[in-house]
Amino acid sequence: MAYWLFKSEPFKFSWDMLKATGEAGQEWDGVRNYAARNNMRAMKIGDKGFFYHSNEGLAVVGIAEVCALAHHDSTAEVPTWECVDIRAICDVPRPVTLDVVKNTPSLAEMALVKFSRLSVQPVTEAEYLEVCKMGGLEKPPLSP
DNA sequence: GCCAACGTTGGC
DNA sequence: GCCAACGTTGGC
Repeated sequence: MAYWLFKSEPFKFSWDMLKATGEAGQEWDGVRNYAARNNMRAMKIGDKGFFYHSNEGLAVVGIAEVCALAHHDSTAEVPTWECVDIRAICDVPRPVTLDVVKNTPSLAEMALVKFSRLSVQPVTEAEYLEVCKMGGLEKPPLSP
């Protein structure tokens, strides 16, 4: 049981764009960072993750799930880079902003705050549940 | 294997 | 648009 956070600049690939891909989801390609790749390698089918808008928005706006295990990143010319596929599960009714995360003691240790440049991050179950609660999700979708 | 230089990310 | 943080590269 694991939870994650996927960061994206909305003007490059937004939450709405992920939703538009529907059930099939989207290859989370373009990641060229070993820590982020290793996080994706550790993901299992059905793992849930936050979709976070960086640069503009600065908030957790949705919940996605892993729908394909790590495989070769089709945009990479070398076999080094792998990625998972994710698909949208539901909106976060009240997006949880970075500012709020920073000012919530129970969330102050989140990777989002401590390792702000990591594009694919682990999230603890406690953090996941707390962010869902603050975001107005009555029944957060859980990882298997 | 160290470390300086450099490039990129991302918040402000 | 600036700048701090940090990952990567490359010379030694």
